[in-house]
Amino acid sequence: MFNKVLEISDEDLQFKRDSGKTRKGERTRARILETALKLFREQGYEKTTMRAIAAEGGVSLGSAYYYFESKEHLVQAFYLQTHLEHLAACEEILKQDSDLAARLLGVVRAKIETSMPYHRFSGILFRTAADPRSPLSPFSEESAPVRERATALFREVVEGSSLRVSDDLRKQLPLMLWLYQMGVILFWIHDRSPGCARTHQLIERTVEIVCRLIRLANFPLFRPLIKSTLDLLAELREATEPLPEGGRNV
Amino acid sequence: MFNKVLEISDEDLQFKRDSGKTRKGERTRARILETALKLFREQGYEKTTMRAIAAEGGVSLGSAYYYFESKEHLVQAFYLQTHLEHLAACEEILKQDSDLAARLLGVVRAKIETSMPYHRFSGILFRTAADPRSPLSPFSEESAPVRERATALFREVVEGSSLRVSDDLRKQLPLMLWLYQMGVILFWIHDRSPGCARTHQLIERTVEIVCRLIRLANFPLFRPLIKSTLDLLAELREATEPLPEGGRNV
DNA sequence: AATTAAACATGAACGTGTTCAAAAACTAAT
DNA sequence: ATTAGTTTTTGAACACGTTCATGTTTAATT
Repeated sequence: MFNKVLEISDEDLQFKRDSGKTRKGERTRARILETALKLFREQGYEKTTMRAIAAEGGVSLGSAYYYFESKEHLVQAFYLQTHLEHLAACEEILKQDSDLAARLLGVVRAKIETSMPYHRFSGILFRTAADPRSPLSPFSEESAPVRERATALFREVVEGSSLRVSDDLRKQLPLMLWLYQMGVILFWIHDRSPGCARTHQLIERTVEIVCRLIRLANFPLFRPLIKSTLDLLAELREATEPLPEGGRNV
Repeated sequence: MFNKVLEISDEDLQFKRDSGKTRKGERTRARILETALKLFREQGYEKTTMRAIAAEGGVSLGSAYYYFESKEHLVQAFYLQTHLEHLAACEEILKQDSDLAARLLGVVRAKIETSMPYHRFSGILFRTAADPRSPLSPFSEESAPVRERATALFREVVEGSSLRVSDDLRKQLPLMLWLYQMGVILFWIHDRSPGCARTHQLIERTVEIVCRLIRLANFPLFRPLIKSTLDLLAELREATEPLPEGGRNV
């Protein structure tokens, strides 16, 4: 059930490298990451230097680079952490199953709220994410596991709801909702209103619109439009995720 | 008519600083920019150093920084250039007025085609664009003039067509189409298929979907949905573009 | 022509992310 | 205990974007 979504294995976290080799190394790595996140929170991304991270963490500059390929890879670790927090926050919401709108609202709200302490910092994250060559891009191959978990969360949002739609739409819906959430995040990053009130307003209203749209999809009038949209999305996926054909249809 | 859209004043280009003071300075600035774009095309953004630009342009490193605040500001100039090329390419297409789909298809296609020589390079552009603090962000105040021109182009797309929709939708449509184009660009940046064939395929199919959606907007069934969507968009605009006159609730 | 202030130009120097050869510490097998 | 091999650690060195104090030219004013 939900726990399946919540689970994050060690491999995903990339805390272990090969097998049971490292022990002290893990602790060192953790300390570096911890220090980095603390400094990022305190002084932002640009102001925090790799030298400062190393010094504060009690290691040499070289060691920091031994455990983290680059400064950006440190950011990726941060991203994963907030994702975990998001999942935790969603658990409560998704347990009490209600209609789709409430579930979606809760999940997207939770995403913003858990990211809130890092509002200033998230801009830089999004920046690197937009670069196709960066392994941090949400569309890159490296972040495929995270991407899959994110859509898995929205699959849970859809499946656990009392929504009645065609199977083909149901299958593509999680990805679409994830993309919708990305749009909200983009807005949030630019939101300078106090407490990001505007973003919360946006979420409330767009969630309603999205859900109304989904409900309308059942009308025969829309069917051809929905069909061609879903077909397109399916094709795009196949090209983006070149899995050895056969297995599961994603 | 169309020429109004095509026009780009010198102030927009920021080639002139104050009044008729500079003369030699303009030439120097132009030479630096020219050299930079050449090197960007030839070796990409990262590989091109400010030192190389200065050397190739026959000026000192300091001079390059005298005319351009940073390396990224050099990119902004590039962005403007492709925008001009895009406008030029659209002129032919928009002159022969046909239906909305053809016009939209032509404009978005032209955008991709004029940007094609800089495919590799455009990633970096998008990266900086995603950063809300960067003046290069399409949502920033600094790029308001460019943003307005871009939406103006899509206004021309809509107005010149034989489209029949309600006035409120007609008013918001240009911005929506511009956002749609941004989505296409995002896809294109990540597109690694030969000749970006996948992007062209995407454009063909999504343009059709978009136009079908617009046509459906006239059905009474959708009217409430359309209404709330348009209201939301209008409110968002008011907050983003703080005009002197107050009025609506935020 | 002399003066002056602004525009323009310079390159050394700074701080940064990153690399790398080599040293140190650790592990396992002899 | 010694050896050999691997993992971890180090800090100097590199290349880059950027800054800055200083020098030079230009154009208007006296």
